[in-house]
Amino acid sequence: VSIATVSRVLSENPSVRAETRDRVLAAAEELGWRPSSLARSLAGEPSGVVGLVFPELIGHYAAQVVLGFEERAIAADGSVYVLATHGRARSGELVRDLAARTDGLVIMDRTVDDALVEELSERGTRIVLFARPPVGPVPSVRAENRRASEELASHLIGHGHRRLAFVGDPDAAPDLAERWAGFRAAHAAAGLAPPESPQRCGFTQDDGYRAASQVLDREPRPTAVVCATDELALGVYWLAGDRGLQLPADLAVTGWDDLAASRALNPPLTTVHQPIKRLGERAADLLYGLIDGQPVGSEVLPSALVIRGSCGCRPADQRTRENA
Amino acid sequence: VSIATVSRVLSENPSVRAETRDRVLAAAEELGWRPSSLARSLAGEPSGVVGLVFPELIGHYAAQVVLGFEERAIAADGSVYVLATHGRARSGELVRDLAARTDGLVIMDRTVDDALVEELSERGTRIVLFARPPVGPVPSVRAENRRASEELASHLIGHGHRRLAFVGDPDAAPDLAERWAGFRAAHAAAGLAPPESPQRCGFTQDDGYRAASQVLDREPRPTAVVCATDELALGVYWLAGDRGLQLPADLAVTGWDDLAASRALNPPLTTVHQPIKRLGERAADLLYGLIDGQPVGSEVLPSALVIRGSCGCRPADQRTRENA
DNA sequence: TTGTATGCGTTATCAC
DNA sequence: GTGATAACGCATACAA
Repeated sequence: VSIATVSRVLSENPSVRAETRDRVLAAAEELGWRPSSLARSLAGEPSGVVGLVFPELIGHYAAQVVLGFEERAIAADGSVYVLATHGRARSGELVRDLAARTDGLVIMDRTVDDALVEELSERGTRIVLFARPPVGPVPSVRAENRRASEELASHLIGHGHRRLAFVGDPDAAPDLAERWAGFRAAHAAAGLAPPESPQRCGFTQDDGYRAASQVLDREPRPTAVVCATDELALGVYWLAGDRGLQLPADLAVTGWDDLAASRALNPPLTTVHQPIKRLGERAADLLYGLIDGQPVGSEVLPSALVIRGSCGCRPADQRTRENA
Repeated sequence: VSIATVSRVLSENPSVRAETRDRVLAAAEELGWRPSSLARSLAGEPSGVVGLVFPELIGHYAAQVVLGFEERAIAADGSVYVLATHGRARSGELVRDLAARTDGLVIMDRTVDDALVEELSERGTRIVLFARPPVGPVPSVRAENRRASEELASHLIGHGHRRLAFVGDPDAAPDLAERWAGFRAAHAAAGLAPPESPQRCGFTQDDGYRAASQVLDREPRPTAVVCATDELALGVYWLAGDRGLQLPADLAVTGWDDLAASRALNPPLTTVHQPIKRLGERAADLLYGLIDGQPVGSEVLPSALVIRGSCGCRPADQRTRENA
C-alpha cells in the first residue's frame, strides 16, 4: 500500500486512480481502519460538530431550542454536542474545551460572560449568542420580551388591577430582566407605582407554588400575579387550588411560553407565545452561516400575547382545544 | 523561556524549579496561551469529557437522566456532551466521532446497534448502555419493566376489566417492549387472550390523543387503556374529555413514569414510578468507574406501582397533594 | 498520479 | 532541573 495517498482518498481528491482508491478502501475495510477526527481537527480541518451551551437541559424551552437547532443541523449533515453548565465555577474551562473540539458554539443567556465571549471570538471561535444581546461583533438570536411584557401588564391594569406581583428572578436571565422591565414600564405608563421588587424564585412548578405563597401573604394582597414562565404559573394554579381561590375572580394569573398544557388549564392561561423552536432554527442558520464565512446579523423574533381566561377575559376559545 | 518544560508545568510535575514554573506561568498569562485539549487527546491523555447518546432530548425522562448524570459529572469535575441521534442513518458516524472526542459513552436504548457497540468497545471506548440489556461485556443500567407491567395489567384485570388496550410502540425501545411483554403475561396468567397488537404511536400527548381515538373505535370497545408513558395517558385524558367519557367509570387509564402533573389530574393517574434520575446517577457511577479501571456490573433498578384513581381505585391520597 | 517532508500541540523518553 | 526528540494521526505543499 501507500502512505499519504490515503488522505486523498478520504478527501475524495479526484487525482487518485480508481484502482488505487479501491485498493486503499479495501485495505481500510480489512483492517477496520477509521480516520481519526481528532487528528483531523488538530490539522485544522472542520469537524462538522457544533456545540450548544445551556445552563441546564430541563423543561420545554431548552428542549424546543435544541429541537429547532438540530433540525437544521441534520439538514447540514452536522453533529451537535449539548453542554449544560449548571452554573459551575469551572464552566469557563468547559466551554473553552468545547470550543476547541467543535466548529462553532451557540451560547445561551448568561452561561458565558462577555469577557470570555470576546476572547473566544477573537481566537476564531464562531459564536452565536442566544436569548441575550449581542456582544461587540458577535451576533445573537432572541425573542422580543420587553414590549410584550409591557402589553401584558397593561392589559391586566386595563382589567382594573392595581396591585400586580411579578414572580421570577430578573437576574436569572436577560429575557427575564426584560420582562420585569416591561412590567415596570406598564406601571409607569399608567401612572402606577410598581412593586419594589419581584418575587424571586427558580424555574420549577414548586418554585412557583412557594413564590405564590409568599406573594399572597403580602399586605395588601396583590390581585394579579404575572409569572415569568408558564411553569411558574402552574405552581400558582396549584396554590390557588389549595387556598380555595377562584381564578381569575380572586386572582388573575399570567404566564410566558404558551406550553401545550397551558390552554388545557381551568381557566386557560393567558400567556405570551414566543417562537422557541424557530429561535433554535435561526441560531443554527446564523452559526452555519458564520462557519461558511457569510456575514450574519443579530435577530429579534416577535412574541405575541395569547389572551385566554386567566387574566379575567372570557374569549370564545376558552373551553375548546385550539389546535383540535 | 524553554520548550517542553511547559508540559511539566501544566502536568504539575514536581521536578520543576519554582522560579521556572512561575516564569512559564507568567509568560502564558501574558500571551494568553492555553494548552490544546485536542492535542492532549491526540497524545492519548484523557479529556475529562464523556458523551451521552440519546435518541432525542424531549420530555421529562431525558431531562431527568441527564440531570442525574450531570450531578455525578460535576462531582467528578467532568464535562458532559449530549448528542441526539434523531434516528439518523448517519448516526453511527456521529457516535464514532463522539467516542473519539471523549473518554467514554453512555448509549441510550436503540440509538446504537449491537455491532457498533461491540466494535467501539473492542477499540477501547468505555461504554455504559442505558435502558437496554447488556451487550457481551458492556454493562448496562436500566429499570425493571416487565414485572411491574404485569402487576399493573393484573391489577386492572382484578378490577374486572376484560378488554384492555396497550398504547405505545414496543419496537420503539427495549423498555416499551418489556412493558408490552408484561402486559401480555398478565393476560396469560389470567387465562385471557391479550389484544393481538398494541396501538403503536409516538411519544407526545398528541400521539396519545390520536391513539386513544383509534383504540376507542375498536369493536368491542376496550374498557381500560394501558399507556406506555404518562405523556400518552395525558392524551387519553384529553380525548376522554372530548368524548364526554367519565374516568375511570367509562374508561380506566394507566401511565408510566409518574410525572409531577400526573397526580394532579382528575382522576389522579395510576402509573409506575421508575427512579429516572437515579438511573442517570448510576450510569455515571458505572462509566466513571470504567474510566478509572474498576470492574463494574450491570444494574436493574426497581420500579414501583403507584395506584391512584384512574384505574378504578379510590385511595385516600386521591384529592390531596402527595408531596405538599 | 503518487511519494516525501513538514506542521498541528501535546506527552513521554531519553540525554545532559 | 531542563532541553532535544520521537510519537499521536492527519492534511498539504512540493517533488518526483
